[in-house]
Amino acid sequence: MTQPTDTLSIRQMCDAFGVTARTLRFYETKELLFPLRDGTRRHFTKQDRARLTLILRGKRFGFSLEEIRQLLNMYDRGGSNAAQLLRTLAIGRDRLEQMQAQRDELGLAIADLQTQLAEGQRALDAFAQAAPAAAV
Amino acid sequence: MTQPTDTLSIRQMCDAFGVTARTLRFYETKELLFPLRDGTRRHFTKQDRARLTLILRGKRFGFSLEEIRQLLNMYDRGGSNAAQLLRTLAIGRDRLEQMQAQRDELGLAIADLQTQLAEGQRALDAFAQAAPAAAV
DNA sequence: CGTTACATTTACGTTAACGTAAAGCACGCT
DNA sequence: AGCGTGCTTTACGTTAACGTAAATGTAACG
Repeated sequence: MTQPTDTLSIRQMCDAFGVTARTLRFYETKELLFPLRDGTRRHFTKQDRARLTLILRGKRFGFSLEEIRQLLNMYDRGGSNAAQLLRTLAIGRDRLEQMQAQRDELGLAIADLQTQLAEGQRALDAFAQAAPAAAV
Repeated sequence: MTQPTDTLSIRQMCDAFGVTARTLRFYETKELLFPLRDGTRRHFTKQDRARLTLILRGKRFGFSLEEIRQLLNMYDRGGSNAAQLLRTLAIGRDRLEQMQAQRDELGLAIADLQTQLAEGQRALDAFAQAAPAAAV
């Protein structure tokens, strides 16, 4: 019978997810989380935990908090609604394209930088050739 | 004999490099550029143009302006100095590693997102299967 | 009752790379 | 003189996602 209350204190949340208390409070002001209150104390429910999981995943995907908020709203207001799901998918695909474009650009920049480094190395080699290291 | 002065006005620089005047002035305050002065007017020399080229390239590589400044300083203070070149190469290699790590992470995030999208699509398909589109 | 531990709210601070507005020279044309 | 154009400096504004400090509350421990 494990269900003492099934809510976590702010500190427990921090430990469980590796975020700071400031972050959790900040997310609450941004309407990303809606912990229950016992007087002034926050109690994070299972739902909050699920949302936070999605939030952190979204961040890994490079979504902004505002985008994540909208996605979460769509998600639990009409999770079973096909139209909503379709829109969610569209947003996700857009983000995917952006990420792929970004990765491609990064690939180009990496190639360029490698070229530059190779040139630098070549110059260094030539220098060493012309002026061999003096024995100290 | 083309050498009327061989310097560009701020506007000409903007047009030539696709940056704003604000950016050029900003770079000057950051000691990245050192245009000559005719009274108060700026005159960008060939050297400034060369530096700006390097600055923009550095930005493409993801270097911060401060990093770029240091690299430029090393570059024209001891372009022929092997020790300096070595340090420059080391910095470049560090940045390269960062970029590669970033690209790898991006690759992972992309793969994850693709998985999520595929799942979403699957759910949508199942939904369509269960509730075929009503003719309107 | 004093201290310790953990919580709360409020609100200013941080960072990078400029944007943008305000106000004013200096020059050339009419 | 007046006007338009281009340039100048100064300085506050912007954005995201929190960090950090200050002042306060409250509950349990000893």
